[in-house]
Amino acid sequence: MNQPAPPPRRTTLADVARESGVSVALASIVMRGAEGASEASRLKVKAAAQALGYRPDSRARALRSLRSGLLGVSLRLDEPFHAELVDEIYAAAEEHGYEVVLGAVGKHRSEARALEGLADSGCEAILAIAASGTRAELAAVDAGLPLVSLLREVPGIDSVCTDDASGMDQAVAHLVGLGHRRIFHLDGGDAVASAERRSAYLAAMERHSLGDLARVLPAGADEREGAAAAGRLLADPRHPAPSALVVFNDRCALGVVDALERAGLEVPADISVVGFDDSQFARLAHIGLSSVRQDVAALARAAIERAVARLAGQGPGLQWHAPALVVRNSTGIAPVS
Amino acid sequence: MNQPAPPPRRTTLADVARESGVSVALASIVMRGAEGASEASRLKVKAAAQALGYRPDSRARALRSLRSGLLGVSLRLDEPFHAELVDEIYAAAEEHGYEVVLGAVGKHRSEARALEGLADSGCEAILAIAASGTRAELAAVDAGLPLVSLLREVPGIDSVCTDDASGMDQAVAHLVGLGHRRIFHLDGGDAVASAERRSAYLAAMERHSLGDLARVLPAGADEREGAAAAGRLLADPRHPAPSALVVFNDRCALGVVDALERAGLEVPADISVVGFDDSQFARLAHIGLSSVRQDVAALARAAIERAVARLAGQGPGLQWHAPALVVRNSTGIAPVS
DNA sequence: AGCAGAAACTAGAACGTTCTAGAAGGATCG
DNA sequence: CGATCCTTCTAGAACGTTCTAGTTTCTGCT
Repeated sequence: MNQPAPPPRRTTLADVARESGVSVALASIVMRGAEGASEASRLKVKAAAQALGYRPDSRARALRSLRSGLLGVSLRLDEPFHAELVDEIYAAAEEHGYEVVLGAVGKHRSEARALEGLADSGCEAILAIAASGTRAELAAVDAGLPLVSLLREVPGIDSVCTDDASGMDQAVAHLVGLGHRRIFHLDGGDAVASAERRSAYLAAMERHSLGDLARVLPAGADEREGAAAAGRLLADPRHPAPSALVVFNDRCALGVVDALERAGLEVPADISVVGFDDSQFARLAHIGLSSVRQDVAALARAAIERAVARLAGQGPGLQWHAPALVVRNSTGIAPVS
Repeated sequence: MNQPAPPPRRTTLADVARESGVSVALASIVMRGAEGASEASRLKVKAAAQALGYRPDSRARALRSLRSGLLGVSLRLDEPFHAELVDEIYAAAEEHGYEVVLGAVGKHRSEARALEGLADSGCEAILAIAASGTRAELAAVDAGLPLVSLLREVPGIDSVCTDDASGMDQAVAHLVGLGHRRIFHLDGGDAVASAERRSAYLAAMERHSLGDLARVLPAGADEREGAAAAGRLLADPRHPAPSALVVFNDRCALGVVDALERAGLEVPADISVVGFDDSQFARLAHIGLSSVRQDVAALARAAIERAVARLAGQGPGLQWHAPALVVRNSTGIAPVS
């Protein structure tokens, strides 16, 4: 077999030190911008580093210093909305001087493995986006190093979430304001946050004295499940047709809108649809979907701040972020019936 | 300010060794499953590790051994198709005994930074998905450690791509077989692979003696740009309406289909549409989009194999993977004109 | 000139692991 | 019974960095 060629040993701090005629310790001081070096040596060392193409070895650095400066983030690869969040997390982490390490969850990689991997790679804390693990599993991770749950409230664990109750309330209020009364909810099945949104919807309907008209229909988290649910809805003779739908998330809502239009209904003339997330993704989608916007940047920032606070010795907390309804073209006044 | 609490030092190999009454070296042997330990000590050490909740520190491990066992992967967060590829890469990497480190590119993080980050974290090689950097930039990275470019052919750099020419040819052939002649291409603008697909389209049209009917219209890589391009197409009186469109990718095609249907055209009765990628994402989307499928698993596997080969001293190469047209409901026989 | 105090610098240990080289303890064999 | 060979085990160096505890050099002041 082919013997792996010995890699051309990367240049080390010792090389830089030798080249610039100073000690390794001083070179280290210069490279990490600590104080205690004269301007003259700073220049010398930096020049040498530049010349040799020196790049500090982050593993060695992390190994020695207690702080690794690493923040782990677990996310589902197949959720575009998570990706948006991660992008903001990068920005927020940088401001706090942290590097981000990603742990992907997908068909071929379980959440448990992802979290394990993050812990092993020396992260100081972990942000878990829409973690699906049980409370006990997450608590076990949290025992090892601070865990912040994003988009899902987990009792006993630091959580940063959107206030689904407020979001649902805004959606329902908006529709009621347009004259709708028969407002149904298509839920997210067993997706994270589905239960919360479901009960938030019921509470909102109750609050508008429409409790007896409330209906929850099972749907899911993606386009196909949305389209399927819309199909079932139209075919089902048991209940009178709704004039508006509040859907678990944007992807599902997109499927719903599409299925409705295919069936010959006009959105919003015949039926209004509200999504949830206001994902970039849904904004792109031609259809101007009215949606409950989660403040991605604020969520990201808050999550990082919670992690930093935990690292500073603070206990876990729970944070709600207010969403804001964004009205576009998928909602309109209720048809006269 | 709040002083960071001293983290509760994680248990180390030395702890395990002490607990089980053996040397650190032996404990190491057991933990990494190397040979040279008796069954008895294996049991002892494993038990102790279990009891103490020991988890090896991957940084220390990587620092010492020449092989880090790490493979870096850069990807765009806002491209769901990249996510699919990454998931397969996880699977393939595992088979080869490698761990995957992700380097995300997004609004707040440039590709250069992502690649730098991967190199610094000690990856042995890097897979860059749809790298946007110039040839020189990528060559510079490749000088440091093996780089494999996925989805984009970069001269002089190891590349694993889909054979766009074949894909386009299948798409055009399929449409021609259905009686279409006026087949236009909506391109990807400045997206990676856009130029390749554009010329592949032109070549395919030529091959079917339809060169003089070929038209390339500027579009883009996402839904909105697709919808916009479709709008422009319908409004433009300069050329006779096409009976079929071959679109840069699925996302764009979805926007196109939607805009066409909104404009009152029926797909495929009035006009056929073919996408490219056959992304999971597009498959979900209710609309059954006919699309040129890139073999994600094969691409992932091949990329990993190239990386491993490079690590074993082999020179860079170029690999084409044959795509396969998947016919669904967005293509049909040409309308009589 | 002498001295204190700061500023600049350095030797060497440490981080947690793997790896090399070799030591101890049996077996096997002539 | 001594030599030879496994097998099992261990001490200690090494990886590239940071950190601690000095040591040297500079500066200003009497």
